[in-house]
Amino acid sequence: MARQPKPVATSRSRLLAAAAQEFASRGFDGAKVDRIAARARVNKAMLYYHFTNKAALYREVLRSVFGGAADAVSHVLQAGGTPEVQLRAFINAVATMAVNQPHFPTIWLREMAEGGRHLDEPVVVELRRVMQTLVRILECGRQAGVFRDVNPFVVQIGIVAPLLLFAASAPVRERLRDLAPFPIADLSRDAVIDHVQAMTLASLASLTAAPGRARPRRRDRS
Amino acid sequence: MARQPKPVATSRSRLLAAAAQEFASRGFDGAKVDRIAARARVNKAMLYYHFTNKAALYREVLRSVFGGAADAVSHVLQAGGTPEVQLRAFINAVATMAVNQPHFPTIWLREMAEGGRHLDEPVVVELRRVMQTLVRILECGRQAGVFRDVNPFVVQIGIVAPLLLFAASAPVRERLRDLAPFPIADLSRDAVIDHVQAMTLASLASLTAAPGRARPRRRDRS
DNA sequence: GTCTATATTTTGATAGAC
DNA sequence: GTCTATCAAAATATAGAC
Repeated sequence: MARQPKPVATSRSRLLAAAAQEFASRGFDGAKVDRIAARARVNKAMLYYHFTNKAALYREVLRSVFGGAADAVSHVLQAGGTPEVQLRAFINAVATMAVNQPHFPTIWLREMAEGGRHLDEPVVVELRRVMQTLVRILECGRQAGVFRDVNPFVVQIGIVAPLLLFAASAPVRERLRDLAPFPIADLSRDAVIDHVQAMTLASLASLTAAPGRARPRRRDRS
Repeated sequence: MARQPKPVATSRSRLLAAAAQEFASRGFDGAKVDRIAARARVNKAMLYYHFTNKAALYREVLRSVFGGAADAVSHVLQAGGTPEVQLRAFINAVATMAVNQPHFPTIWLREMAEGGRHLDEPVVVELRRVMQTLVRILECGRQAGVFRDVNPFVVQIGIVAPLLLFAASAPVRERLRDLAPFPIADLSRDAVIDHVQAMTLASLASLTAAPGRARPRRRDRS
């Protein structure tokens, strides 16, 4: 029980990776265990050797994906900086994760549409870690008088939703590429991040704060 | 072929309603034709009498749901008003539709996650109607010098994504009700609408526009 | 840990009478 | 238009040898 992060691609880890891919692109019901096993180059019986059943495998995937998300954003707090800088970094971390863990956006959207049917305790714990990070940033900014007092969940949904939907909509945007007189397929990730940062900070701007119009545009790369 | 909107609940219309409900809550693969027929109090063979197959039935549902969405927002343009007022009304229309057509949010999120696998030509037409409405509003505001020149798709995703995810997340928020020290389950729809309106308008505010800080808070009810 | 073969259930779809 | 009965094809899961 000592080393969990084994760098080698064991049959179990290959199954998890293949499952993440399959569940993300097809959903729980659309995913087929035969396809997962095949993609992992593992016999189907091995899947049932390592995991209780399809649902349990799916929950494992959820835990790993959301754990990664929570890790990514929690680093933001440790990096320090002004509340505004931290909020920009939070937004950037979510967006970066949507790239590093390409399964995250679709799985999250699907799980919402499912009413969280598969969310168990371990996954909820990870969700809280994400939310807690944002709460601390907002609280910090509010006490400093630079942020208004807004429901953190509303702020979070205003940040996460556009980033998730942007990432998940890539295939659709590609298909509709020629239907709009402006870029939708080749739309840069940075443009979306900038917009979300601008929207969020503007909506949080405290009227009592220094009216010096916090210099627009500034984003750290990760 | 004269009257299409028959007010009586024919077996066909009941099937469509039941299908919308089933597809919204379970997704295409999770939905079962037996359940749809049962919910519609119609024999399963009737389903195949009215519709070619499960996929065709689903596409019919998509067309009706997105057609309703396009209708809802297109009324905004006809109502007139300043670009700012129209943009608020657009946001309000999307939010209202998410309530009147409760299947819209989950179906849309699911279809995005699926990569638009089931989007056919008729549905794409409706999507364009929605987008076109926003484009006209933004164009109008830009020419008047009150809006900055921003990619309309980015603006649209900043509006629609939070509203969709808010509506679709109701069941999950209910389950996590006690996990946050602030309201997430009883979060009012108006609070979210206000936030989205504030975010969007703030991000569009032209630096050259009258710095009179357009009075915050004002929303028409529909 | 790994594989073959198979049991069991579910599910989309249709034939054909009324 | 409506219904009963049923088929054929997946798809989840397991038994049991190695």
